[in-house]
Amino acid sequence: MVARATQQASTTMPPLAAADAFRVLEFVAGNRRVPHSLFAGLLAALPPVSPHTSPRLRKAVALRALDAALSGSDADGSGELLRKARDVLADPAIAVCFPEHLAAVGDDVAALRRLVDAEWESLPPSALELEADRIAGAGALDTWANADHDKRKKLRRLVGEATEREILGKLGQDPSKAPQVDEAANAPSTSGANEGDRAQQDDEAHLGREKGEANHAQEDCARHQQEPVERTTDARVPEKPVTSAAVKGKEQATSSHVTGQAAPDHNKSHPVAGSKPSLMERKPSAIVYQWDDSGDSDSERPPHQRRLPTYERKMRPPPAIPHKTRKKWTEIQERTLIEGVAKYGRGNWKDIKIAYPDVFQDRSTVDMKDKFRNLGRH
DNA sequence: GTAGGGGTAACT
DNA sequence: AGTTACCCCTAC
Repeated sequence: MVARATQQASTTMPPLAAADAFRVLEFVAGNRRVPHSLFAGLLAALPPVSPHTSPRLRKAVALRALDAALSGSDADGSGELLRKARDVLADPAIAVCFPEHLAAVGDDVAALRRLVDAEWESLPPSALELEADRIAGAGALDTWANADHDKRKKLRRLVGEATEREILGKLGQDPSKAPQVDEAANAPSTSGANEGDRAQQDDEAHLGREKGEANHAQEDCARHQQEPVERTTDARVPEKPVTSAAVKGKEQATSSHVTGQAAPDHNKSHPVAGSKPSLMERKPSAIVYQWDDSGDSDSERPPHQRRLPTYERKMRPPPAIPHKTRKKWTEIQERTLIEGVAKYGRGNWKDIKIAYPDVFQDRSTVDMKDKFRNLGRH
């Protein structure tokens, strides 16, 4: 049992690939509220990535070096800060990020700080955020409209079914593109559906509150990086500066709740341990660490006087996971499936699917295999 | 990628 | 209660 759960955990959470490490680093590096020490720790902990692959990462690293150089006080007028800043800027790898600064700054530390502030504000969005935007934000309609069934299945895993319904609902004029959505929206209310709706409302109300907090906490921090996503998706994307999906206790580390699917006697109607959770939905065991921003905003302070925020540990209740909608096989689909088997042979589900893309657009090869099995049983 | 056993829940 | 669609797991 323990061995099985451990194996599952290891397959569920494989070591970070370099590409993923890069995405994490690139995202975190550009958040000025993440302390340099924390970023340095992350840099050390993750697989090595080249900072030269991303203007955002390169620039964020340079800005962090400048922040560090400018972090002291200039009260004594010794020019110490300026010298340190010039040392940093003397590094060709850093200078190349903002060549105009060398000439523009002169001896004015305050002007340099303003320029650094402006550079932080104008950092481009991270690849992670762009990708989130593509699958659940401003670019979602385009992405989903062009996705086949398998692709949508993967996208569903990422955004969750509630967001999927929302996106497909917006696409919704074409019933062949979003058939489940219409059905889900028009379905008569059963007790189960009411249950799900209520849970979902609770979750969304909760998310609404969280979003308010998040916006407050991040008022002056990379606003342009969040807005395109939140505008269109109601908070299915990262809205916190730092999130840690920490495992709460040793017993849970080896229990089925970690993966949410290993319990042999699991009940799929359960809001937590039911169908496979979306990667963007919060795990039951997730803990959120949020910057404590309860004091006065320090956005007006000069950067070197800004206080590094303290951590506040926050727990969230597990989210509701909506049920999947089912779609009856049409007679055409059944006939085409039989024809496909006659033509390509039983078991060549992939070929059959490719041969009749329109018919099997919303059927996976496993669906087809199961369906044919069911056809043969009756 | 697929087979097949086994399971759940929506639907009839 | 029976059927159907879909899912999970393991083995190959």
